[in-house]
Parts: sequence; C-alpha cells; structure tokens
Amino acid sequence: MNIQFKKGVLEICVLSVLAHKDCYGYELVNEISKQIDISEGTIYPLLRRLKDEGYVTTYLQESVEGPPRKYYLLTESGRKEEHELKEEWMRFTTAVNALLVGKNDAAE
Amino acid sequence: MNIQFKKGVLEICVLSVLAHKDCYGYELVNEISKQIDISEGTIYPLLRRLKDEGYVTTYLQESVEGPPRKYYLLTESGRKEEHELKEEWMRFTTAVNALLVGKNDAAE
DNA sequence: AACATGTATCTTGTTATGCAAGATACTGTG
DNA sequence: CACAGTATCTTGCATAACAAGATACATGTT
Repeated sequence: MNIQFKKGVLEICVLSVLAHKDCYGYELVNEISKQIDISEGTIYPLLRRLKDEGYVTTYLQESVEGPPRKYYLLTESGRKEEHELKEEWMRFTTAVNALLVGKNDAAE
Repeated sequence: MNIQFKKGVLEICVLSVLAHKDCYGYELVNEISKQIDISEGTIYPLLRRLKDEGYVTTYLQESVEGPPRKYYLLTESGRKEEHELKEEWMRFTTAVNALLVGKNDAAE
C-alpha cells in the first residue's frame, strides 16, 4: 500500500471513527486496519498530536484482558475538525479525479 | 489546501496528464493548478525523480516566448505505472470513504 | 517456575515528499 | 534599461508514516 497516500488521511480516519464511538489506541488500529494498513507506531504519535491540538481528551479504563486502556473521545473542537477535514478530503478527491480523467480544461 | 493530502498524489496527476499529451514543467504546473495548488519547487524535483525511475524521457524544444522548454513524455514503463497508481488510488479512496461513512464492520 | 502469546502503550530514528524562497536566463514591452 | 512573463532548477525546512524495539499485564503451556 502506498504510504504517501495516507499522509494526513489517517487523521480524518481516526477522527471519523471517534465520531461514532470512543476508542482506545489498540482498538483504533484494529478498526482502521479493516480498510487500511496502519501500524501502532503511527497511531500513538497521531493520537498525541490530536490531544495536543485539543481535538480529543482521554480517560483510563481497566481491562480484564491486559493493561489499562486509554480511551479517546472527541471534543467539540474535534467534531468541528472532523467535519471540516472530511469536506476538504471530498473536495480534494473530486479535484484529483477530475485530473485523472482528463476533464480539467477550463472552457472548451 | 491540506499539503499532506498531496503526498504521492501529485505523482499520479503528473503521470496522468502526461498520458494525454507531452508537457513541459511549467505547463504541467498550469494544467494541474486548474484543480490542485502546486508549486514549481514541487514539480521539478518530482519530474527529475520520474526520469530517474525511467517513467519519462525528455526532449528540448525552442520557444518564441522564452527559454527552451523541456518536454516530458511517458515511457512504456511510465504508462504501466500510471495505470497501476491510478488503480491503487481508486482502491485507497474507496477504503477511506468506507471508513468515513462508518460502514467498516466485518459482517453485521 | 519459565516461557510464549495476546493485549496494550509508547519512543527513537529513518524516509519520503511538498513548499517557500531564491537563483538563473530568455523574450518582448514601456 | 528596467520590468513582467516565461521557463528551469536548487537549498533548506516541515510534516507524517513506519519499522523496530521497550515496557507491562493476563492467561495458557511446558
């Protein structure tokens, strides 16, 4: 899978999954892996960034299957960001697809 | 415009435009700019890479409007790459969109 | 008890790519 | 002659994904 394609996109994916339900990091890897390859070395730094930027907050919850889980939940700002990023992604893919089919001429 | 989204994608855009017609660098910037912001500091290193990888070859052609133009044309290998990258891009966007609408569950 | 496996989090160093800013140079116009 | 438009190219910076490894808890196996 083309690593470069994922740049910036995994961020929307994480925000989008969190928009549906709170998740812990390991769970996010599993959820997103159903569609896109993603490694733990990617998700944890990304989650830290999202927290630093105020898009998510966290809470700890114990587990019977292993060490405690750190759940992430969207803030108000995170929901807004999720919405805006999604719109930008749609605009971007529309623009790229227009180029790929060769219909990018202005007026002819 | 989200810079990260473009990572790896501009390469397909260039290959795709070149699949329709030979272009020189400055012309590619203008063509692609109709849909996506792209700067000259991006296109020239990218074109060099494509040449190093054997996806394009070049020829010079004089111009009455300025300095000589360096035209790029796809090689056989370049056409193949263009096709494969495009397919990968389609698969990728399909996967991302599945995640964004929350329909990424296995069997329910 | 020792070990492996699955669960769970996190860090370090590497790699790739896009961009801003600038250098260079040719042509035609004021 | 200076300037704008055309055209190519380079340097240094920022960003984000990844591989590999460290840590630690719970359970099952030898």
